[in-house]
Amino acid sequence: MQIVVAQCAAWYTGRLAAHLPRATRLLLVKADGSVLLHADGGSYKPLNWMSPPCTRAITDPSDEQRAAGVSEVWTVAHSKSDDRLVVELYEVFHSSSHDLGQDPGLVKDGVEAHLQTLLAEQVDLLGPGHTLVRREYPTAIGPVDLLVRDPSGGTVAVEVKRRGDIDGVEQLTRYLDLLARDPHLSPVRGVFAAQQIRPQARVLAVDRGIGCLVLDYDAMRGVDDSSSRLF
Amino acid sequence: MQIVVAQCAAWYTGRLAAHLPRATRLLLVKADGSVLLHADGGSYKPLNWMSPPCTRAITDPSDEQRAAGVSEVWTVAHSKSDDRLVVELYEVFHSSSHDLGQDPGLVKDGVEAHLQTLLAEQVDLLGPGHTLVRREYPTAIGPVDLLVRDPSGGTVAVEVKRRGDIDGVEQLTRYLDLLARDPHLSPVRGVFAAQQIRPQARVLAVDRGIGCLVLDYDAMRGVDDSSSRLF
DNA sequence: TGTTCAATGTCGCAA
DNA sequence: TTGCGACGTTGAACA
Repeated sequence: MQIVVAQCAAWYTGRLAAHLPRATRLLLVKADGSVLLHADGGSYKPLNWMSPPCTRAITDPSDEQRAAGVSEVWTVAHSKSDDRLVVELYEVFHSSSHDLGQDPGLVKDGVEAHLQTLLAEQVDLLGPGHTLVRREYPTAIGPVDLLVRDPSGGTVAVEVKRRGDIDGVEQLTRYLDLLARDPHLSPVRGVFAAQQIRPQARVLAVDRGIGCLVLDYDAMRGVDDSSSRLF
Repeated sequence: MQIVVAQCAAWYTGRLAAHLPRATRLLLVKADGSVLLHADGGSYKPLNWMSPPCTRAITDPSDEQRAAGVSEVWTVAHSKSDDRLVVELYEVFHSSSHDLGQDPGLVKDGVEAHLQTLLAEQVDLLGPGHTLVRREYPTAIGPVDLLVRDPSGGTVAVEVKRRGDIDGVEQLTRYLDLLARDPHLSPVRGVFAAQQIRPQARVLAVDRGIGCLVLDYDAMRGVDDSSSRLF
């Protein structure tokens, strides 16, 4: 990876046309040839970039550019489209290269999926006498996390989240509207189950007659001792 | 901006839980405190990050960590949620700081909007005798870029793009399906207008009886000499 | 300030 | 390869 801090100006053409006025920025050239131009703030999104696969040509400035202070010109072209990024480098404050090697990559802990599995096994947490109909019960608008039969023969639709937020309640509400029309399932009620339920989400759920269940991940995992920490 | 190249391992918890095994990476700390961990490949998205507003605490390693080779521990906490990023630094290969200053930011050229305006003014490009009904003609599924009356009294729906791709043809098709049901407009035909029309998109358009019109931006801008280049 | 919607979205999975 | 949906989406426009 090449790391450069320099005054630069840039032009991008491709899906759109865009321009970066002259300013000091961080320029990164990754091993795959991709280029990122970062400002000293904002989010993780660069101001401008070229995604791989692409190639970079480094050329000397024209006389006009040289007169204006340009020391180097990068022309980065995408290999599979006609996207182009042209960077004029002025004063260079830092430049270094580093061999980082292959990255083992990010390991995501599938907590939500795990919570769903555990609750399916421990469906009594919804109350005694509940039995699982199925996980990922398919509907026209997507799968319901858990479909459960309660002791009185009614149906319970369960939405499982790591963090219970309003949009999760909305999602469950849509499922409930749909499921209620099915005479085989009726009556249908909803339960919103999460490790943590935000106050606003709880208020909304209660207002809609949806039950709230706070899940204790560690306790549930302790019951099923076959599961262990990912890392 | 602080630039660090180091062997590191990282843990994120927040919306999800994730882990980065020990490897050499680029670590960036921006002026607003945000942190990015980049590998030497992939796209512009970091492997892991913390968005502003956030604060970073740098601590000495525990005895156990020190024994394992950890030189420094960063704990980055988001200010408005309980998102956390913990980074263990092992060997540090590079570290430097640079004052980049405020960035003037990206200037986007609104070519698509401009193309639409120009074509609305030069609607004869669709053929002699065409008249504009209106731009951004509203429908239930979104606005049609241009609605035009042809010399025979029929309606033409025009979709304007900078780059004509398949999804643009699909979009226009949906509009046409909808507009065709309106007796006031019928018969309705479609024209796909773009600076550049991709072969696949052209094939699809022709197959569906949709006309293709390649727009010459410079020529159209030349006619309307009030407009000028942004940069 | 909160909400909605586009994005040079990116990314991962299944058909 | 391509289509589809989720994302620690991000970012801007708008109420």
